[in-house]
Amino acid sequence: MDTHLLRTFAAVARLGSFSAAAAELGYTQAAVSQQIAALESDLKAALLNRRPVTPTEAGARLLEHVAAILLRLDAARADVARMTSAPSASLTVGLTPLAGGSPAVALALAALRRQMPRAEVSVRVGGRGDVATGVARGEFDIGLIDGLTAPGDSLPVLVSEHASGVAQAEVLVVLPAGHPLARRAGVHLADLVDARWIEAADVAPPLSDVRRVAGLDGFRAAFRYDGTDTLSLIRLAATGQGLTLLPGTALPAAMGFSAVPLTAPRVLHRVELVHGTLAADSPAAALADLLSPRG
Amino acid sequence: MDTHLLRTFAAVARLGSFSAAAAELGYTQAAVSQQIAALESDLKAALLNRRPVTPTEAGARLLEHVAAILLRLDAARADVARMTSAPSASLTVGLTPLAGGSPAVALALAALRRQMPRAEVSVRVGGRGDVATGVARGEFDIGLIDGLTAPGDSLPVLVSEHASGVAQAEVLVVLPAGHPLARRAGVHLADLVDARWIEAADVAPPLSDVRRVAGLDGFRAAFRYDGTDTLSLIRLAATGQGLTLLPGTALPAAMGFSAVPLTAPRVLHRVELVHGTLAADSPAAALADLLSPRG
DNA sequence: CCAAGTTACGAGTCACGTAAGGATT
DNA sequence: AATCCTTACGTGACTCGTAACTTGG
Repeated sequence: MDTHLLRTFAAVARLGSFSAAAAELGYTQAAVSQQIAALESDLKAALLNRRPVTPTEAGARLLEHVAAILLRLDAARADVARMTSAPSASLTVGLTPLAGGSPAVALALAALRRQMPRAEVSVRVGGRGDVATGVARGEFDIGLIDGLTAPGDSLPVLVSEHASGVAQAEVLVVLPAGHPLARRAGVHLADLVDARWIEAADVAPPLSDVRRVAGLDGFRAAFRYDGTDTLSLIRLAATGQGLTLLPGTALPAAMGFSAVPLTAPRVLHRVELVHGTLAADSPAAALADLLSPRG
Repeated sequence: MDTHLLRTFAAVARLGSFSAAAAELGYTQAAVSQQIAALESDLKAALLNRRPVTPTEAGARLLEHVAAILLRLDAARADVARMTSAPSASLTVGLTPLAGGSPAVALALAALRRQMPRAEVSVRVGGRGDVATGVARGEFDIGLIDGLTAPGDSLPVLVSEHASGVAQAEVLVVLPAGHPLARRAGVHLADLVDARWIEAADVAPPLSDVRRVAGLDGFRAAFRYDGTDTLSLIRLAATGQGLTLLPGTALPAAMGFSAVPLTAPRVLHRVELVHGTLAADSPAAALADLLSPRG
């Protein structure tokens, strides 16, 4: 299970092709074939189906571990690099859209501006995976990731090393103004298993998370939104393209939609802070402190 | 950053010796020296001080990642093996002592006995690290690990893949019966920074966790208890060897000690369930379901 | 029949072991 | 002087590329 075997395996699985993976990694097809064969013989398990190339059940399981391992390798390299290079006075924050929408985050950024007015702060918004991997790789000093959790649980962040909860908010179902459910004081997630849902994985909680917290299958995507703009998503939901779940903090006052709290199961929208090693006296450390539960 | 370089680095750091690591891994000293040199040149950073051999700052950071990576490699192998081999009807549970003491766990085990009377269940008690790594390596189907957390946070478990909160309990400071603090209705952790503490890392929360949740240094160990027996630890605290923190659920009714709730910071004793892939209809899946927040 | 993965085989590289060379206590 | 790590060097194993082969749509 050498790292480059795992890297190759991940590339093949992602691209669904030995030759494409070979091209991406700068190998020949034959080399890739040999590497996969070596990995399969090491683990004594078929990892990929051929023609078409898809992961087997065992391969799919391995893939999850491999993603975490490769990310952590990047994180290790970035962390060591950070120890050796001079501490930076600038700060780059990675945000998921709804994490940025949280009042706690807005307040902390404002406080940081007051506390360290000379710090050069830049913010990048992206999907959950982008933020998590960006932090791991050291591209961001700090990441803020949102998601759905049971009360008391934390988010399944890819690189869990340094993570702490920053904010929690009630979850609401966004509906067109005239929707029959809009009159209700609260809805049960289980009643919406077979509804039309919008998959907007880079903004709202991905439907896989909804299934996870509900403990139910279903919640199939009838509509897919690939952008990262919250208002666009709300507009889609308001015009009846499908349902989506959003935290109360993300909803503007009036926009021609209704929002009904989710009453069961008890689920919270949660924003979590993730970061690697923080140099003392850096803007990143200051922001982390402002965002910490004690801060 | 090949896996065997990381493995060697971890061994050298753990043993504090190139030669000892070589002996353990079946290499010559020279090979180990070359591997460390290769790793250091790859990362362009000194990772180990020589004579005596100790990790540098960068090495220490790397070491944390390496531990996680190597563990995850084991976990990946175990997970794949589980997919290929036939599902087992037996169940092995790894427990930290205080996790086993939680009523929720006792009830779930009893319920499992009723639900699947024929299942062969075995339980092993060990320290947090042993349980976490045992689960990752597939030695345990399920692990139950306890620790100290802020409300809403989850435990920093090494392999976070599948983890969920199972039980929470108030934290108390255990004191000899006549202790001055024993009359108080509650104590602040900050007032106990300079007290005599017992380090009993395999039973009670390790003092490093206490420092973490308190956000303070101090809490130095005046006494070290290496066993895994809760009653022995309580006896030590009751006879004034030092302080320890225990969840209310672990304390017997009367044993010549006092216990005062911790009122600040708000901290909970938390039991967390960790597991790899669970085969459907296995005793492990049944127990996980019984222990899940919904179960 | 073509695209795509596998197998065979040779070549270059790389990592290990042996052995000699420092350095530190 | 002894212990322990480093460096030098030769050899063997391993992995990659080329090329021929096979299989599936």
